[in-house]
Amino acid sequence: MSPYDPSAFPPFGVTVDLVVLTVRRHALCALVVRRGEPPFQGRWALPGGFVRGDEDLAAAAARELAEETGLCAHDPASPASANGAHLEQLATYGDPQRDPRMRVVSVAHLVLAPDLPAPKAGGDAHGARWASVADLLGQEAGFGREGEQSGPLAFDHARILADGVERARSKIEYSSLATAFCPPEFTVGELRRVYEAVWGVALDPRNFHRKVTGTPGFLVPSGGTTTRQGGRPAQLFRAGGATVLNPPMLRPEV
Amino acid sequence: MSPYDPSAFPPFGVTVDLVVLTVRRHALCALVVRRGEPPFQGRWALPGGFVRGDEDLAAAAARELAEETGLCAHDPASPASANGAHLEQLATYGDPQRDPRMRVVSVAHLVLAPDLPAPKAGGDAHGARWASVADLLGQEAGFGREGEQSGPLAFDHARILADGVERARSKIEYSSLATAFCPPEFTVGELRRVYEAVWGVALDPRNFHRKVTGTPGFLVPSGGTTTRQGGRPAQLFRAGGATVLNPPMLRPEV
DNA sequence: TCAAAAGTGTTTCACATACACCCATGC
DNA sequence: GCATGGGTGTATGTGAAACACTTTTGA
Repeated sequence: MSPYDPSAFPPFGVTVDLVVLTVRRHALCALVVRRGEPPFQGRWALPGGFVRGDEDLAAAAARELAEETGLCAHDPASPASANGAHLEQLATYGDPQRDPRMRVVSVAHLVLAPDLPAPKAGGDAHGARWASVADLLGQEAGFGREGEQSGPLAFDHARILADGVERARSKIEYSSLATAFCPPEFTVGELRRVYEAVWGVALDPRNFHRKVTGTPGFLVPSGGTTTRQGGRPAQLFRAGGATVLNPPMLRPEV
Repeated sequence: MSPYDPSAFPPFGVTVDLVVLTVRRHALCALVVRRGEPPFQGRWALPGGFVRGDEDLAAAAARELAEETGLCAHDPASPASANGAHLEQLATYGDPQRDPRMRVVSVAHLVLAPDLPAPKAGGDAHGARWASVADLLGQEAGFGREGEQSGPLAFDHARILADGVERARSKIEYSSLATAFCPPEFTVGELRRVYEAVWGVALDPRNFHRKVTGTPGFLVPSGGTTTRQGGRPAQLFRAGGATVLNPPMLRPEV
């Protein structure tokens, strides 16, 4: 048999799942939707859906993202669009048992977005919310967390989320992707709090400031300043053209 | 419509394609097979084939690898096996037009293997060979290359190969993966020539030696020495347990 | 004796860390 | 004034780059 005999393939469903990350109130959060039907009815899951027959994988991910959040994906391959979030392919999950009903291969994508008002529960989702990644992954042996209890994510979505978080944690080391978590204009302190939330560490504000302002192309001053609640007004910046950071930001030892 | 309604999905074929890299005669080489039938009949392509209905993606990749080369994959997730090459998922390619006959989504995998005798042309392949990556990607405005002319790779395999090469180039910076290109016992010089071939640069032998022998867990001496054609005998090493290199090997500026 | 490759020592410079210190605002 | 966060200066340590130098073999 030829490796590409088109008549001899088993039937596969192909979906995209989205790991949409943002930083809210000093915590790394992911977008989850409530499943309205079995299997895993009532459980939280990553947003996603089937790839259409004439649709590229990245296009399917961008469409699902728009349906869930109204965000326009800012695919590095295609030109930028307004209010663009960063979107990239993450990995593909194809365990034969991952969906109890049929064989489904899911191409997971990673989206990094600035803090958004509230997820609109339109589209397929019966409910959507931002949930703390620490809660979702149970890395926190609950010392009296308020907030909704999540329960484990549906399907293999905990694994997918963990992979997406790890990708985000490592990519902000050597790229300027952390700015994707910020609004168009932001201060050095806001950017530092992004790093602190994603990595879960505290960084020295002085050294961080020198580092990011000294890396050419990372940040460009936008001219304005912000008035803040107590404290000296901070300079506002926009993301510069640089995409790769050399030398990288160093994540402190664990 | 539910995002997981199992009856509403369009038909997809799912394949795995393999970027199998090795270092031969100081050059980074990839395994390619000759296509025996249309489309792209007679052209070179990456080895690959359909995923079976009950098969995990990594298992399908390992099976194709064994069929083409006799190598046993050494999946980090599963226990090691003899003569193990490194295997990891690379990326997934799903452009609706990438296969002219039907909708095929290909989950590409990356394999790093030590220098092997010669590819066995068994399995599906009508012919198989190691080809220089520089030739395959046409990064070399041919100054009288002998050797077989390749022509462009079939499908979008040039893109997949380029992505795999870039992955390998960056991963050997911060991991001990370069040892996957070496036989079980090797010298520091051999390891250095791996880095030089993959990166296409020259490295200082003195600093390289200090760096790799000084990184704990990267190399462990196996006791023996090699006699070489002219030159002082070199100490033999095996790969140590470390998988991540800290601090990383630094790739010289381009 | 010479070529070739292995391995060591030393200098210099870039950069990360730590922390003292000043600046500009609200209360 | 004082708390709060923004921003600068400076010492110290680690490690990469460059390169002189020694070691050990084959021819």
